[in-house]
Amino acid sequence: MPSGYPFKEIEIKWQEYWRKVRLFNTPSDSVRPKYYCLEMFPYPSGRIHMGHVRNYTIGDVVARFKMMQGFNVLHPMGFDAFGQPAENAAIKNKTSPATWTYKCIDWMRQELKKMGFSYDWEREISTCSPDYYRWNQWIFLKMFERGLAYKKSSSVNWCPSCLTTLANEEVINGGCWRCATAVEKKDLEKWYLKITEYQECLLEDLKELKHWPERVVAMQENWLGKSVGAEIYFREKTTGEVIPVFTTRADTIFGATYIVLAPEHPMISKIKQQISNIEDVEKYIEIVKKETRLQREDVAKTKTGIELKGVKAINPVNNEEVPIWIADYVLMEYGTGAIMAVPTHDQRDFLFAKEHGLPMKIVIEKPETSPSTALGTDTEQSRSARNQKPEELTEAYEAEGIQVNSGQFDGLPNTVAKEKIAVWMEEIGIGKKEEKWRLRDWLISRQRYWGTPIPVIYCDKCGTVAVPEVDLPILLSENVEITGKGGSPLSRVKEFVETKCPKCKTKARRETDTMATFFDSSWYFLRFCSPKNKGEIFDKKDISYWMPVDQYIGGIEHAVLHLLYSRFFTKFFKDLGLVDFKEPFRHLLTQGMVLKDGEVMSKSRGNIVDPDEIIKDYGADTLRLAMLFAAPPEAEIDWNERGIEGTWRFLNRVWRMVEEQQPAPVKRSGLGKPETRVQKPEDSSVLDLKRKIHQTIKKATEDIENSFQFNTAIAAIMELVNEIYAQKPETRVEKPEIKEAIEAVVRLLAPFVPHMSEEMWEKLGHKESIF
RNA sequence: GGGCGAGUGGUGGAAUGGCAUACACGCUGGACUUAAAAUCCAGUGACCGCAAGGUCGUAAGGGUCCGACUCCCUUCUCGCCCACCA
Repeated sequence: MPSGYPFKEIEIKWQEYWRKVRLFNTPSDSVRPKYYCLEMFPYPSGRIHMGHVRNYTIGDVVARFKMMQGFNVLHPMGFDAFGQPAENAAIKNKTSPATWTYKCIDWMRQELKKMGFSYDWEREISTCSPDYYRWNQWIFLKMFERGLAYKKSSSVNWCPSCLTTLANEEVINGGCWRCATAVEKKDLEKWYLKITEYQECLLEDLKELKHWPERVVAMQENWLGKSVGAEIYFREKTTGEVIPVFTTRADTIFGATYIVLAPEHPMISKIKQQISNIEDVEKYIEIVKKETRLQREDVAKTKTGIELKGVKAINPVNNEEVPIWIADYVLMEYGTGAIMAVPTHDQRDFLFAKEHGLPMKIVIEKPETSPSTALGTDTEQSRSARNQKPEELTEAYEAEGIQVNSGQFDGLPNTVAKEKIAVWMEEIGIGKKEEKWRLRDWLISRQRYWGTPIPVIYCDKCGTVAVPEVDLPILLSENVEITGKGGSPLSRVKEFVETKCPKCKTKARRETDTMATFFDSSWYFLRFCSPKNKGEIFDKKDISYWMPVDQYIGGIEHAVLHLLYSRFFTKFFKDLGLVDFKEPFRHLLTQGMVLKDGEVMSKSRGNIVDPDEIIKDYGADTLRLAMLFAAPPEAEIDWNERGIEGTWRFLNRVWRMVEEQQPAPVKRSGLGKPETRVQKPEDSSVLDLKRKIHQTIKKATEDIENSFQFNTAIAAIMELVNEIYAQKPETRVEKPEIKEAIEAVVRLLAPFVPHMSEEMWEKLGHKESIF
């Protein structure tokens, strides 16, 4: 351990002081302007890691900085405490998820306190507490009342390792977000939240999020996936069954030479009798079913498929008969699960048609681009030069052009025809303008124990019945055997399952699935505003004072999941009249990851840097400052111990500089006589120093406030310290400008290294907290 | 395939049209010390030069401008997100 300033005593002293004077306990009724600074709350794993240190240090600097500027700052902390790791730990350690979780919360709270973060611990919440999750159940009931929570049977994502269903957002590259196991498909009847009801405003309101990172907005846009086009009704020739297809290229409809259905398409069983090669078709469907999601969605592989022989589809715009195929590259989940194929103007269709020898027809021609014909003359030669035969094509022509072979639309630019054809089809009833979204409703049922019970009862007579509000909370049973096998653990708890129907009072069963934990975190930022409210989910007064969150800080991994769900909940609350704003988070900062040797820190890699060790050897202040000095907050940091040493050296340099100063009598700012200083003849180095003080204050303030450039703010403070040291040693104590400079350094450093700054502030003769 | 971002010394990184490389790390030399640690001082983009000084230099190429790391065009490389999305 290096020798230097006594950080240990100092950190304990000031943490104790802050607690005693309740410096960070924030009243809601202040007349000062408010500032709500929030960092994404952690899952209580027990120990904090470097990612937490970074996230929470950034937040703490912002919170303390705003505090020093005079804002009434809400800076709360809590625990996202439900979730599967607790169940796994319970099995492993032969304890209960609750016991394990609460122990972890205690450890974690201790660790966070050791970092000196300015949290209002009186507002702490844990999502696994009945005081919290009863409001999950309440929200669910409100959604159920409005048809926004509903049960349906559908093909769902299933993680065979976690033994539970997953939301689409929780499937990352075809694997489970927790364990990366390849996700399977299962047909199950489960609970959904109708997030699609809000898709339009979830997209529209992204425009208002001017202070969100562009890439997060882009990721949400991608995820919502709005796509404008047309639905076109093909018909099967003999049965007359209508097969709607979705396309964004209605302009190419005259070039549709076959259609392709997803192998799961319900039409297949409807026209089964007419399919002459049904055995082969069924064999093919079986093969596709066995493919994992990842295999099926591999873009690089050759597209497989099989023609449905004996049936034909009629293209409604020209009544041409075209073959019907099924292929694994057409997905049932998107659009109508059926496409029209235009090989000449879609590269995928082109490759598929080449592979299987399917016909092609050109319906869009390259526009004339040579300067002479741009004026209006289009020669025979240039036309024929452009006029390729389909069989000569080496790839699909996907760019803009002029309609050909398209009946009354010939000669129109395709961009115009796209709209006209859609309108025309709608008029004569063979299609309509349509938009499709990628977003699916949110599957929230989890076949796990450690989560919020879904407040629903199944009665043989009355069907699915919502638990009445007065019966909330539906408590999680405590005596549950967690085995990790055999479906929802609650289903094996007789006293939980068996109940009475709230309507007819006869024997009924409770729903035994629990809610996805992302439900819990979709509104916790609202609960922080009135964390102790027993009678209501939150106090409207508190909400209207504190919300929206002024600054939200967290990892990019939540760009879609948590941030999208939170926006959805906020919009739902607005519709309920509980809040009067559309978006919950005004500014968003997504901090970069903390790596070690270019890799994510993990147990299996054995490259974990333990913040505790650094706190023990150098103190929390050094760790905090080193983390922020290493890089701007959005960038990745490859953690290097050397950064710690340099920061430690710097802080000791500052410490010695303060120790040199004799404690001066307390002078209140504003009561001094600045003019006496000005009148004194001054040497140029003093003038330079005064200039430097104010340049530094300006630079550091702007860097923190405008762009979160903590690294350059710190660099500016370092420069000022260097400047002070450049003064002659014998004059350092006498000159009032030196004291002024040192006080500026201490105050500027305070948000970064709060313990040490408080101590130095005291040494400089101040009786009150620097904050 | 679509979208977002990045590319600057040995290293982390500064500079958003005006002295390229702030600040820090590392390294080299020096002071202090019996010695080490700590601390302090000096130097540190490359090349030429004893020096003064000069030449080159921000992924590559081109352009705009009195002036470009910064703006525009072309290309390359890397990272992230979405993706047989019809």
